[in-house]
Amino acid sequence: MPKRRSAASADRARRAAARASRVKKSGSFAESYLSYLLARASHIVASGFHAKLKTWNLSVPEYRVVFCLAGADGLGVGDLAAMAIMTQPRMTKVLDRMERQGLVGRHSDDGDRRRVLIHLTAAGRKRAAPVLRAAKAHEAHLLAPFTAEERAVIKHALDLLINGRA
Amino acid sequence: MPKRRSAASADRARRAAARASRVKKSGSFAESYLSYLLARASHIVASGFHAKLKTWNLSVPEYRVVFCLAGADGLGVGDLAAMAIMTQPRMTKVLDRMERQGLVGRHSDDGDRRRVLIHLTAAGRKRAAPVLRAAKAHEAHLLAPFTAEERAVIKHALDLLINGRA
DNA sequence: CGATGATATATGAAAAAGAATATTTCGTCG
DNA sequence: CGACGAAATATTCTTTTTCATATATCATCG
Repeated sequence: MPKRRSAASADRARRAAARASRVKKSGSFAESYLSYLLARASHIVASGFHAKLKTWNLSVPEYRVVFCLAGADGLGVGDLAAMAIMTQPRMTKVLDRMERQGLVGRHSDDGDRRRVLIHLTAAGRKRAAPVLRAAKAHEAHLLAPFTAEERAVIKHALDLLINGRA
Repeated sequence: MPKRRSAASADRARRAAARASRVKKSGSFAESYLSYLLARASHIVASGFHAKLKTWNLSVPEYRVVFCLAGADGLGVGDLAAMAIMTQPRMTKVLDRMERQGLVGRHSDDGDRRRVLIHLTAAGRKRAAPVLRAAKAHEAHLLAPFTAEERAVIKHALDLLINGRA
């Protein structure tokens, strides 16, 4: 086996390739499944940004809350849970933690006193601002490699999956 | 307000619509983000099947393991974790539970004794068989409403997102 | 009005996941 | 050969999540 200057990094690459190959072997099987491809795509697209969230001391569920409230402040707990794709009890507890941090506030809905409306506090909006900017930048970064046509294909595909062909 | 026979179910529908509307209000915001759309699509596509998993007494991570091993038996723990989109320590614990249930076995890799190769036991394969058939059926069910062209669009979009435009 | 069933949120105990790190084996280089 | 850094898996401690259910309010109907 020839020794090269960068034997170590070459080896690292070889090992990564070996893992990719082992994973790939089943690729033809798993990758034919829509659920799997979507999970993989979702993970790839989100993981980069999720990694950056710790910079702002936000957990992923906390980010989701902030993200949802940024577009629709004053949602109820259940609505927020549905929008953030989590269960209601989990959302209640995420909100407990965020309330302790002073990021969100709870309001009783006057029209229906069972409902609890959630809003970002001033501190919450302040913490959210840079994160939301980063999210926008991440979005741009993700789409950068694609042509307008490709972007349209992607959006159309997701629209089909989410809203059906209606 | 007119009273009808199905006032109750009409009301239920009205409430669901109200929630959808509250959620929708922010739609124009959140739904412009690729990460969000992918997460939503992934959830929609997977949740139906995930709900059925309890029929077979399998958790979602257990299903993922079974699914991956079905296509590539004898993967290492790390490879399996990467393929199943979870961290290695989590995979180790999922495998602990599955080993206790007799679904999988651990083998030392003779070539590299750090690695632990995972394979389905006979019992595991038996438990897996109907689940994998159901997964296949679910896949067909998901794709049924779409034309061949639409399916191609979806696959192409996901391929772009996962493998880039290489 | 008052009972009854439904809906919205919260709670509590048990299970699972996360983060950091330990342990074992490898590969390389002196 | 032997030390040293890297890689694969396991473990430990803490936090989060899940599952089932409790509580409070609402809507309907007798």
